[in-house]
Amino acid sequence: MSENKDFLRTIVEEDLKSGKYKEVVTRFPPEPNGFPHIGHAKSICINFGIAQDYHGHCNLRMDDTNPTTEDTKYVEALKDAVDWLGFEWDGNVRFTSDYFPKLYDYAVELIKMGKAYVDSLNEEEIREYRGTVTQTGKRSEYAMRSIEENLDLFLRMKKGEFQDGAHVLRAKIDMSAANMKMRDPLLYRIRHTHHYRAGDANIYPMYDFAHCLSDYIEGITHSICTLEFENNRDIYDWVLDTLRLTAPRPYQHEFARLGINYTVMSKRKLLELVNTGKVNGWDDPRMPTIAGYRRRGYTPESIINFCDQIGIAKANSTVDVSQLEFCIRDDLNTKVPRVMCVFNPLKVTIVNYVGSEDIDASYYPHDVPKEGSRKIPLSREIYIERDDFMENPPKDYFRLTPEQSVRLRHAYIITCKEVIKDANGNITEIKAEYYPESKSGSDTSGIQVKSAIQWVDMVAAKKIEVRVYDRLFKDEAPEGLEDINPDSLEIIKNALIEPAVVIDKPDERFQFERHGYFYADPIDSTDETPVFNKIVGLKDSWAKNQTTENRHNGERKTQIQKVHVDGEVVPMNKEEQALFDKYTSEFGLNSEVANTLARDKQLSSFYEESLSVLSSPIALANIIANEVAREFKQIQADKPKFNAKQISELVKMIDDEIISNKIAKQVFEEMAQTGENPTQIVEAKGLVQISDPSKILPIIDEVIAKNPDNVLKFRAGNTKLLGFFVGQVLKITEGKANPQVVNELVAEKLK
RNA sequence: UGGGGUGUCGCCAAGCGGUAAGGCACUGGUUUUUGGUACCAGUAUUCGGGGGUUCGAAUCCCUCUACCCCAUCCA
Repeated sequence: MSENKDFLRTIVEEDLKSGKYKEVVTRFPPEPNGFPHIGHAKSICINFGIAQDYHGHCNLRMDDTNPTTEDTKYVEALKDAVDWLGFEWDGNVRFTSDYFPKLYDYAVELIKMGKAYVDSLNEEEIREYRGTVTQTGKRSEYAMRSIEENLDLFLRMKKGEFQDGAHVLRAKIDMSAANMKMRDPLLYRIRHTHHYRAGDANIYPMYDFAHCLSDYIEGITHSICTLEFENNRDIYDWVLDTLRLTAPRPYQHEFARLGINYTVMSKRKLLELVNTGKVNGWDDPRMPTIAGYRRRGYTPESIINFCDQIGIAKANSTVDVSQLEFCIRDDLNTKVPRVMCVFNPLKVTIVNYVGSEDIDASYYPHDVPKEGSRKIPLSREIYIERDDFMENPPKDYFRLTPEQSVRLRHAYIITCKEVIKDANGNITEIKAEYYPESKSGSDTSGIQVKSAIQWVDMVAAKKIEVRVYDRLFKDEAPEGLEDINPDSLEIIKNALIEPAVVIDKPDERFQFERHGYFYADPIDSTDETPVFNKIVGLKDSWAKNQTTENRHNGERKTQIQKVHVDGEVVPMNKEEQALFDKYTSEFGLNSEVANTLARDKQLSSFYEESLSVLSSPIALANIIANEVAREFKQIQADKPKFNAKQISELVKMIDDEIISNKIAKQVFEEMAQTGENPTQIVEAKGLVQISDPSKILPIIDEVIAKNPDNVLKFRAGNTKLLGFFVGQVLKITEGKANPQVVNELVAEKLK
């Protein structure tokens, strides 16, 4: 676990510490109506990860309350995904559909409490009655039904006596709630569709009813979901609280779902890609599905690492794909054998080479601590990559040219003697010579080359198919099919690879040196025609260099400037205006503070009351408009524990210089918590401020002695470090030192 | 438009009144028989804007603004 906890772990830790729960229990609750994608992976990592970190457990639950969309093939895919990522769910896989009988009983209980009713409005009427975000709704006339009638109707709904849509069960909450979700949410609907697991249940609970109770039934403590359920939290709490279930009960917490650029994540859009044949199924290596990444060659470790790196927060965000790419490179770098493969061959005849040999070569570079090697056959005729020869190279080109030698990786240095071209002027062959004494590992030639290139022996090389994948969309934030990248798949039918890869099969994943990481396709690859998927390329500063140079010649980035428009402030009413005028002219408050007080009835009356005790209008106004305002905001409609008189008392102590502003804030917080008198708090805690330089000076010396680097930095001109020193002194004195005095003394000392 | 959220470097993201963490990306340099890796160095005088409180504000208060979610018998 990293030292910086995310907000969820912070909550979990507090709940464990406070004894709210003995053990943390989380759950991953997908609906089995689609294939899991990397967004699910994030949720899996969060839920299972938290359970792991705090020694609790995590359930896997299929949230299968909708018979029209769900299927067992998806539950298998979901189980598979969790399993592949290496997590273990607690006990058996759970199904919300298994809880249908219990959920039914809870619903009956709500009806008996008069908190739920059978509504017989049709779909359209229900929508109308709900109102809009700005208009309140109105309750259905069916809400008047008696408990007995509701019970009877609900039972008959379950028995299948009614058509789809004839009735629904609704919670009786508040048709004028500002939160639209709370306008008598639907609890059950009739659906005569066969459920893949529950058979013909006739009625199905809605998410808002089933989810919270399923969590409760399983003893979940932290119900973690994505941001779009924030509005549903009120129902979650309402159901659990209304049923007065025995503690402890779960609480819902929301985080931002994962977005990655150059791809889409919604079920609908993913399905569209599959259905229109833009990709070859759900496991197409370009898909952001778990199956896709898996087939592409991504490792579970790399995905988990990625989820760790991106963190958990509440801000909607889109992570750069390069972060994911980094994770897979980083993982494979230390794991995978390096081999040589030529995609686009150019024949090289080494004219002075006679016979053949097998070169012994390690699978791993010097900086990867792994053992293993293979034989690479070499003879007179070989292939190199077409890109690795240039007749008229740009400067900084390190590879083979008529004037520049290169090393054949693991073998000899060669030099170009002749370039053979066809009638059209295309290069068809290079005649080269090698230096016999330059063999890799025993080089006595003394020749320096800038580069080593991959190659394969013409006769010994094996043919493979290589599928080179690029991002699926050309747009960073794709809208739909129109943004698709037409070149997201390039198939190289006749790439040539050194024979050991195909014959020995030392691994499933390889680095093809200087190309990238590749994975033997688990489905299409056969011994006759091996197929390799490109997982990710290597970082390539040469290629990058080339493209950025081109870009400089071309388009210029348009700078987007943020234009800031100020909105209009709502004008004050007459009464507020009168107060404002009085505060500014009579009491001498600045307009900002006066404004804050005048516009808030609660604050202004509190202010007036405190003024009647102590006539220190500015100091009182400041603390009330800031500290007191915050407290009122936090407790909302509750009664504050402190009163105006106590605030006056507190301000008096500041005015009399008994305490500093800093201490006052500390005292105020205590007051807000306990309602104690400020003088008592100050006495009990010994919070009287220290202004005597003879007491402060030794502490300053101590701080200076402990932080020699910062003293140097300060003297070098980093003046904001003054705050650091002051802070340290205040920390040591527990806030009691008079900050103004400390400031002066520190500045003096450091000069 | 009512309610609920969120704005900290190109992209993620810590931070909760006392020196603006970290990762990716980027830019130099060193090592290198992968233009890879590793290593070193550089990269936010400033936290959506404006005011206020404070000795001191990304953090507290006021206000404006942008974006996301909610009016499915989906989850």
